[in-house]
Amino acid sequence: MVEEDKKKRILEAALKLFTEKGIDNTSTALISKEADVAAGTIYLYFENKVDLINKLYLSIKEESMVASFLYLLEHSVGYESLEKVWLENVEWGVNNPNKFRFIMQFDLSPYHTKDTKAKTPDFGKKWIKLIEDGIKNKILKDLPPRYISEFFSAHFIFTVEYIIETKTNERKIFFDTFFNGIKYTD
Amino acid sequence: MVEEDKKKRILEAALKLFTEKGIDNTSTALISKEADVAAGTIYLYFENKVDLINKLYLSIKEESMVASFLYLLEHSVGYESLEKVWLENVEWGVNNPNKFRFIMQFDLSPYHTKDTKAKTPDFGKKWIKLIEDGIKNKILKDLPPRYISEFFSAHFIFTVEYIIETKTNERKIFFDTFFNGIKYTD
Amino acid sequence: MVEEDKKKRILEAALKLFTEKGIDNTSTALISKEADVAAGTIYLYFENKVDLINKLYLSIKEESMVASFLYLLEHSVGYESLEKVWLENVEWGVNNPNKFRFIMQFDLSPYHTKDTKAKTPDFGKKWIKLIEDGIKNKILKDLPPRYISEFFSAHFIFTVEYIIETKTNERKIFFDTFFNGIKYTD
Amino acid sequence: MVEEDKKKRILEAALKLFTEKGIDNTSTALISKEADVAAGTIYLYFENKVDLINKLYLSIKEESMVASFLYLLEHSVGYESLEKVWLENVEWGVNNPNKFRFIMQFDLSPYHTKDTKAKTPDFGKKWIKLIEDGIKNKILKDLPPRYISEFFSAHFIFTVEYIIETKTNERKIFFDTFFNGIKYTD
DNA sequence: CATGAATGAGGCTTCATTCAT
DNA sequence: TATGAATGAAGCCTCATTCAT
Repeated sequence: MVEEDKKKRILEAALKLFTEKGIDNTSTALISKEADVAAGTIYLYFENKVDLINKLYLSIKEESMVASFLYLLEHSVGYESLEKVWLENVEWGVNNPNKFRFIMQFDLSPYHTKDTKAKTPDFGKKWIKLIEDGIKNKILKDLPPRYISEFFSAHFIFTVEYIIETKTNERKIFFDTFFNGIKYTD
Repeated sequence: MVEEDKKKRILEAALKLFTEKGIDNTSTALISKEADVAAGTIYLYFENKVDLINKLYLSIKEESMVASFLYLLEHSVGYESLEKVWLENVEWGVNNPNKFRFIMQFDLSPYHTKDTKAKTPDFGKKWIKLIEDGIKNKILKDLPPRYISEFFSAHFIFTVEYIIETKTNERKIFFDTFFNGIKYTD
Repeated sequence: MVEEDKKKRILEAALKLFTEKGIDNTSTALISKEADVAAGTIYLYFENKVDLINKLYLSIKEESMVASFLYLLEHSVGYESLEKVWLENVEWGVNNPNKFRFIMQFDLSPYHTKDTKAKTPDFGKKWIKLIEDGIKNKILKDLPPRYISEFFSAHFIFTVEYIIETKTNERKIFFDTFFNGIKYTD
Repeated sequence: MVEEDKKKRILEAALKLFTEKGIDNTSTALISKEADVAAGTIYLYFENKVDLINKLYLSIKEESMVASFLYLLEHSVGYESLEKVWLENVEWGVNNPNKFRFIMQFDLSPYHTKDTKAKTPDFGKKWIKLIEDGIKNKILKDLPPRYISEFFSAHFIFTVEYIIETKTNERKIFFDTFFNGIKYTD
């Protein structure tokens, strides 16, 4: 209880500082201060700074993906199912701006190596398969499935950032700007 | 071995390393080695590392923006004009992947300060105005202009990255996935 | 190897090297070697090199001034009181040649800023007042008080240096060469 | 003519900057700028920075000493002759504050090595001899001749500094504070 | 003689990591 | 487990000096 508490505090401190100042501008000393823990304590729970960064990333990544995607994987791609997943993810991002932004920062950083990617739950292939089915079933336009998949991510990310900054309550109209671009038309 | 040659080599070395390893993981010593120049030579052309980063950014930013945007500012928003600008920018990004990626990295980094922003040509307000006109003229859907502006950027960035990685020759169909999402419909 | 031990060793090493080689010709690396401490350890106890220099100065300055001057400030200027203060200060200087010489070096250096001066106990005005009284009371010759004050310092400093180098045991006759120059005469 | 001009300008620039900023805070680059000369030009006239410092010192030292002391060496020590030498030296110092202060700075610095001392015109022994004669002839008090010699210097230096700062026109009364301290008395 | 771009050793400082307590 | 003083490699930068022109 006490022990796990410290690990948690370290991760929270790191998350806060990483989003505020950037990963490379955050020293382990600062993290330990923010977590109210001794400098050496970090190394009881993490092998080194990179390990801390990675573990933080993986834990957040998992939290952000699992719930909503599991749903999708059990259904087929359609307006309703896609929208549901998109909405849930957006809601999570808007409610967890630090986590969301850290993920973004990490994904674009040199810390995002093959090693990290390998450890991330990979719904990729299943996801691509669903999109392919959507195309066959004339739900989605005949575009490269990978393009649709990445467009989904890009649009989702930018929308979350937009909502965080503008504090707007709109949601569905934003989803439509995405879906109208990829939906099947004669 | 001619004068400006060294400055150019330093900028090129920095660009290469920044995109490969990240700005903060690239030491000035490494840059000087890659540029085949002495450590101190960097400081003949730049005040310090941050100045080098900024000058690199500003030179690339200018190169990337001016040409195509100037065109847009002299026209109104429509399928053709938007597509033209989008295509030109995408082409530039695809042909200059390191420059493109460095700009992305920089824009999200702590190096992107008010100071740097002030020095970048800012078409923001004009751009928003054009979008507003597009909405009034029933070219574009009635969405927040800022949303459309940022969607344009996000879609553009992701598409460039997608094309670089997949080496596809497709272009217009990707633009359409964006335009279909924001075009006016009854 | 005990805590404050290292700080003390750093200060002692710095004092030794500063007087031997000059402040600017003494690198922090050399100080750490002389103190048998790692390079980074200096920064555990001091913010930077200037802070180390200042703290060294202030600690020595305090040690050198307070005791004897406090006595003077509680008495009036006369042969006996002046001599007592002069003798005590000379004795301190002769017994602490490195400290003495460091103070001299510092006082003439660019490190002696308003900031440092502000932190030094300043008996200046009181001291001038005492001299003015001495003149009124026909103890001292009618010379500018500031001249007397600075003559006192200059003579004192040179005498200490002289005694250190010649190892003479004389004291009072040296004080007299000063006092005879400024004492009241009809 | 042109060439010697540059050497002179370098020495003048160095003198100015050394007194303003201290020897160690003055880079050769700055000297060359102040002298309006290329960086490399300094090395046509001086072997290195230390050589420049030494040559500057020796030239000023000579200028300051020779004239007046030659007079003294041809006379015997007495109130008039001492006063004359003292006054002339003081006048030189007051009129050449930069030169005067540079000499002071140098004398206390690590640049003042045995080597430099050896190259300075040395009137020391003659000077001591004169003082010894003065003592024998009951002009001066029976103090160590070296003490008198150094007291003369110390008092002279401090007086020049005092006059420069206070801009006073007084002179003789200051000399008397020195002479009264060392003159013969029953 | 004169130039000034170029060099690279060396100075100050930070910070991830270790280890005795 | 937990601490935090200590370490020292490595980063950024300055500057005395050189050398091709």
